[in-house]
Amino acid sequence: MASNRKLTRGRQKIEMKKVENDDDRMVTFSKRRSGIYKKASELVTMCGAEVGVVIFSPSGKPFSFGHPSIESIMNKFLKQNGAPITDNRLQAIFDAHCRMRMEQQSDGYNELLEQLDAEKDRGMALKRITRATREGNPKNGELGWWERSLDELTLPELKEAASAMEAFHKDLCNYLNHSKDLTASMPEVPMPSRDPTTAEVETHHFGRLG
Amino acid sequence: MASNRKLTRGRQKIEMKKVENDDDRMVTFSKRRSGIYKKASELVTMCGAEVGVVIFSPSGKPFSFGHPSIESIMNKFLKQNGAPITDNRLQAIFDAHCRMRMEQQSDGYNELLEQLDAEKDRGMALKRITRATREGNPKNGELGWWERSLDELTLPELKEAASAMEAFHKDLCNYLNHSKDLTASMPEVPMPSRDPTTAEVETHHFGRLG
DNA sequence: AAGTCTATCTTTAGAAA
DNA sequence: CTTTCTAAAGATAGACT
Repeated sequence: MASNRKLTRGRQKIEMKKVENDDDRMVTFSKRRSGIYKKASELVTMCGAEVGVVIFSPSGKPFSFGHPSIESIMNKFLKQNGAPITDNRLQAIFDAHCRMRMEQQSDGYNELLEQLDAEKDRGMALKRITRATREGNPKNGELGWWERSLDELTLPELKEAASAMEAFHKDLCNYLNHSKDLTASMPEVPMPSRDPTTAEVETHHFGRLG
Repeated sequence: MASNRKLTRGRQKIEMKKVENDDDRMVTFSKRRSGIYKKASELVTMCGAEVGVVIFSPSGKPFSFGHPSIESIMNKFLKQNGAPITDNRLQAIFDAHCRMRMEQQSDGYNELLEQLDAEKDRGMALKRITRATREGNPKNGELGWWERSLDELTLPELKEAASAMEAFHKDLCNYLNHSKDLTASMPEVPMPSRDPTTAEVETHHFGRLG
């Protein structure tokens, strides 16, 4: 063959410094972010570790990967590192319950992908891994995490908890209903927690890849 | 040299599955954990991203990497994802609500009132508290203490709180009912609550929100 | 922003310390 | 649990879609 010209230059060695070109930097960010997710999921699979990764792009957009979920990882970590002394066990459980709930809101699609065996595709692998050991609603007769936590409370404590919660909820509803008039006249308050411009936030611990 | 035997077998291809051998798994964990840290720091350097990584080893030991710091990353992330109850304002209110309820039940209620009646400030406050809570809503146009506290929360926050509480209560009841069999064999325990309507714990239908 | 392709650079399995 | 060594597996820069 006269034409021995190589098709590509192959992977080039690069300096470890900031990529100055904007486009290149974005491409590098995307590729390496996926790379890290893959490494993280492999650590989960091979070692049975729990891993959470949070990344803010240069533009401030948040990305995350987590197994079993980024929330549970963060909870566990925050609890171990200088917990604000939550002597109230129920409160801790309820708090975690709220986070779990939040995490499951964006979770509706999960029912569709149950078992994916082909390991060829990176996306598929990630989906399977992140989904496999999800905590949350027990589907096979196993106890959910919060049930295991509740096991540590006595029956009277639990009944009291349920009762207290019911009462508080009632008061809460009362309050909401009675302040309807006031709030109705106010301009609709946007959810303080969600910025519309960044509403579409990639969350890889739910398994979506693209 | 007759012996061209290679010094090592080099990197071997491996299946992506749990490493069963305990020693190998620990080694793999160590190596790959540092690998992920390196990738993370490179993403920081090359792209100016902020990255946080939290890893729990198979034995439960926590590891983390973060730039600028794991704490700042977590704070930023939790803030953006609208912590529903993460902020402890509601927790404090609910906590106080529970304590108050307990005091009423144990008949220390009246004692407490008398006791605090002597104290100028908090005496009156507590009277209003208990009255407002017991009666559901204030009759003299005055806001109950908990309502004033709730005023500091936004409407969406409150609705989310109420919703979360309802869900948790439902789970709680489910759990209690489901574990009836187990608890049946235990000596009967008296209900801490004197309210007959809450003695039988069953999935209770909450009132709808306005 | 994300996928494809290839040549080449980087990571790491296995063994050992 | 961490690290070292070697050679092969795996990730990815650059160009293009």
